Amino acid sequence: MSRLPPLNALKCFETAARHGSFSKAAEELHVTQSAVNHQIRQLEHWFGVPLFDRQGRQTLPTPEGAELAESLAEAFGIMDGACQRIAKSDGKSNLTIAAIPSIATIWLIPRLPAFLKANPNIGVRLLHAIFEQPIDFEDVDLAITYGDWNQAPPTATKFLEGVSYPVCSAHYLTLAGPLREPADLLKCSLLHDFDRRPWSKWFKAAGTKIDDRLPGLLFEGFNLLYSSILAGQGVGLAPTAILADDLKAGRLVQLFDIPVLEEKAYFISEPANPRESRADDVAIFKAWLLEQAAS
Amino acid sequence: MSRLPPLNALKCFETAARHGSFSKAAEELHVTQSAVNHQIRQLEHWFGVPLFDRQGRQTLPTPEGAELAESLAEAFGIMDGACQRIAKSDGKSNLTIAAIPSIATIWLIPRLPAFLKANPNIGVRLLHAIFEQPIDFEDVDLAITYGDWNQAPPTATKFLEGVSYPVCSAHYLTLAGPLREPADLLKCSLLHDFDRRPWSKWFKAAGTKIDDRLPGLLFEGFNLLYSSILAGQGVGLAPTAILADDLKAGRLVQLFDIPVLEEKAYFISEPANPRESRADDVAIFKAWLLEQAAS
DNA sequence: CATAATACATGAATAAATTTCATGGAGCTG
DNA sequence: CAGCTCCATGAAATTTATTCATGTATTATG
Repeated sequence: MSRLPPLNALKCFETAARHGSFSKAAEELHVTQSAVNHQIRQLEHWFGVPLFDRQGRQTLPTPEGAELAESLAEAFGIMDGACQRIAKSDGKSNLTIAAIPSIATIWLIPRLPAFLKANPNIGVRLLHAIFEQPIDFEDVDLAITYGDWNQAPPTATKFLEGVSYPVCSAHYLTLAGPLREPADLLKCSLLHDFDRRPWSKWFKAAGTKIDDRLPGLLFEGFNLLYSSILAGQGVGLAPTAILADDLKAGRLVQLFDIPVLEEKAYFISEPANPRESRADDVAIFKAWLLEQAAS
Repeated sequence: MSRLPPLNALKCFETAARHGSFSKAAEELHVTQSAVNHQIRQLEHWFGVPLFDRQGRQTLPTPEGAELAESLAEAFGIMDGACQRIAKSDGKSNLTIAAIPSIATIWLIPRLPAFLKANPNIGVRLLHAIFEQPIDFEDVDLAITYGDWNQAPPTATKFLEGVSYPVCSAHYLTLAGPLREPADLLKCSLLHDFDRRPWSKWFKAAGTKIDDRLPGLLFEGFNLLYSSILAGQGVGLAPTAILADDLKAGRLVQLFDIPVLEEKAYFISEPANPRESRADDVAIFKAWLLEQAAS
């Protein structure tokens, strides 16, 4: 096979010819107009033949350019098809998202149908990330975890605040009577996630003296705590960010404006070596996540 | 169109898959094996799928790799065809060589048929370069000129020596009788090219006292001088390098081993901005010229 | 008809990708 | 097992691509 011109220049040219505009091509290729211009110039010089007619505002391919563009479109089409097939042939075609159970159940799953509807070409496979256990990024395109934001890797993207407040169901509040000051909570059923220290911290922050050991149910995992709160079994400490829907709907009520666990956050992690063939989909999903979190 | 992998990596891969060998691909692409390796690695990482099975000495495409390679071969084939057509569509498809008349007639034209036979895909168009007149490189891929080598541009390639010796036809030598020493030449018909100074210089170099003005025929151009020498009309000063065939065949005879015009040379010049679509052909032709000159 | 507005052109500076270099390791083969 | 031939790899060097900061030309527009 004989010598080919620089392939990137050909790609630039094909795009520009398709749009009949360097600027549009630049946009499609996510580069500046200047870059496209340089590439096409290089190509014209390579051939020694002008490929575009520049007549003022109009920029149309010359006959040679048009012919070349046509063939290139075909060639790149074949390439693209083949690459798509390979990228999807490994059975991992879907975006694989690892999320800790809490956010997966409470926040992500309810929102996911909207994403799938808006992006019908992207499939999503959802895995559970076990809390504080390293994620096998071999098979994961993006992970959503919870932890101390100060200790998160610099590549992580903060996503939702982890700051927690006392929360209970609206129904429980009517039963437990008015809760005017923090100390009133000592009369309530306290619900704990894994350990009792957050509640201790909270009472300390609230300036309420407490006994050494706080009473109340201890759950193994936030989802169980959440179910318990929802069921009206008591007051739990929970990140209000992921409960926005419940709070807005009035199912849950936040008690007092005294925060705890301010340093915690939900954040997005990405593999050190992402599969670049998924890069676009990952970027779309990530943008969607952040947008959802912001609204 | 969705995101494509790096195109150069695809080209590398296609070549490697076709050869079933990284080293062979490297050779075809005129790069090192290392470069091919890096590119293919990059591509495998991009897809997240291995494209080659490395089993010791064997390096064969995986099924995915084979499928991809097939499509890529087709795509690159289309590209290549299209680029060839464009490169040749400008009516300047032939290599355009500008040569000064002397070397064109005496040296190049006799050798050209062999080149064309050995390289049937390359057409050659031969132009005359006028002596000491700038060449219009817009339309010339390679020029062969004669001049002072010390003043040649640094990009020029020396090709044949321009050093000249007294030369006459074998027949003339028998007529003019034995020519034992330089002074004997003064009795001969001296033949000049453009001006009489070279002969003056020669006699000076030979240590022979001469009158102010030398007699003899003055030709406008080396080809005329050459014809005259061949016809046995006298002794001329000529670069023996381009007369190698005549000297070997015995038609011409070199007299004395006293050189003149040592600083002159025939050399190859190339355009500052070559048409890269011709680069391969130009390189082949240039290599052939140098090889012919050396033999 | 001046004035934005839009699109391509260009040179220098910067950033990124590719290639080489210099090795290492693994599998044949005589 | 020594010598070949391949592929693998990290760091350095080189080449290529891109941006930035402008410039020029043409087209709309009040």
